[in-house]
This record gives sequence, structure tokens and C-alpha cells, in this order.
Amino acid sequence: MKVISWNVNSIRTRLERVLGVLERHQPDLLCLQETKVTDEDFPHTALANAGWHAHVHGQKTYNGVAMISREPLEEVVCNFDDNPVPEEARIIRATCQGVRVLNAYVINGKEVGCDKYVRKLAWLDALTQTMKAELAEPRPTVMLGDFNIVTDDRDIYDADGWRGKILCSDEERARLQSFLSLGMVDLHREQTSEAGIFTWWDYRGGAFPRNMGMRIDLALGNPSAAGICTDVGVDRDERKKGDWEAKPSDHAPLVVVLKTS
DNA sequence: ATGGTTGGTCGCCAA
Repeated sequence: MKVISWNVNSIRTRLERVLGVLERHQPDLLCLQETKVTDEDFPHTALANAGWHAHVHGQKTYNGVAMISREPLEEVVCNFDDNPVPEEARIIRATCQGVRVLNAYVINGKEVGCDKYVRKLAWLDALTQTMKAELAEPRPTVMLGDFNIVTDDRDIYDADGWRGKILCSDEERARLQSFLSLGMVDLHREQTSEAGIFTWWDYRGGAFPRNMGMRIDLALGNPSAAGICTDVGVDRDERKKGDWEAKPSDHAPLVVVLKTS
């Protein structure tokens, strides 16, 4: 089964690209972040006409997550209990072909120490509790999405310049470690230890052509999921395409392949 | 440190 995670940065602006990714990759499941649309205004019809099911958890203007699949998903849950920011639509989970999938859009945090940063850490702490409860089930479980955290120096173009700053602080990395302490592994890092694999490039300053990026979109899996994960890769072409005529998202899709029976 | 681009929405906020 193929699962893709992609911060689409507005599904309405990039609907044609979403349809293109679905057509090109033929995934079983596409997990989107930053759909930036209410459930009412989500382009349900266009996706249904192309043969896809969509489960959505959105809001006006900001955030928003969605799961788009060939077959209907099971056990769909929006949001999570004890969320310190319940009004922000940042997580949706569902079961696809027996695999539990959590699709998360982690708070950016803006700057270390500010109120948004404090909320980011609290939200991640609460998510850890939800993750722990999910892992009580022995089935393959994957959490993927835009984590807005750079794991280590290999995952950013200028590690020294960013050290301790937002996305790279010890406190954020400790929250990432807490997921690993639950037994989850970074499925991408199971495949390669190579430095300079990025999933996001700033729109500003020609960051993409200069490859000034970061790996902040991740796929974590429990041992059961890791055991059947055969490939993880970044669809860099999707970020590349589009110079000025067909605008890309600032994130590239992260493609995860699991060998399900 | 600022930079400076994009999206939603229409004066800015967020990333």
C-alpha cells in the first residue's frame, strides 16, 4: 500500500496539482495538511468525480487536514482529547487496509519562547498521549505529516545557523524523541542515513533552486509498520515543477510504501 | 537580523 503525506498549502489553489499527484502516484491514501478550507467548501465533488473518497477535518483560512483514498476509510477520528488548542484543525486519523494512520499538522511555533511555541510544545505533549493510546493496538500504525521539527544536522541546509532556533530547538526535538520512546521509528531514516534530503523549501530567496531546505515532513511507524515498510521517498519534482506558471506548494510529497497482504 | 514569497482574504496574519 502506498501512503503519501503532503502539505498542500491550500487545496483550493492547488486542486489540479492534487489531482495530478493522485493520478501520477495512484496512492491508496493521500494525507494532506494545510488544506485551509472549511469542510463545507472542500472540493468534494472534483475528487469524487476522479474516483476518490475524502475524509476531512478543516477550518476557515488556517490549518486543516484531509485523508483522500481509493476505498472508504474506517474508524475515522478528527482531533484528539485533551487538545490544548481544540479549535485548530490539525489532526485526523483513520484505518486503511488494516493500517492505522495518523495525519498531523504540527504547530509551527514561529519563534522559540513565544506563545505559539509554548502551544506547540503543549500540543505535541498531548499528541504523545494520543499516540500512546493508539499504540496499545498491535496493528501496523503510522503517524505522518508536517511535524515542523528538524530532527538533526543532516536534515537542514544550515545546521549551525539554525541551531537552537525554531524548528531546531532541543525542546522540540525532545518531543520528537518522546514519539520514538514509545517505540516508533523514523521510517525515512530506516531507508537512508544520507544528509540533505529535504521536504520543504521557503518560497523566498530562491531557496529551492539553491537547495536551502529542511526535512520537516516525517513518517513515523511502530515496529509492525517498520517491518513492512519497503520504501520512503520525496517527490522532489512536485516542488520543482511550476516555476511561475503552475505554482507548487512549498512542501514536496513524502511517499511511503508498505507491504500489506 | 532581516529577508521576502505565498495564501486567504481584502488589512493584515501565518508560514
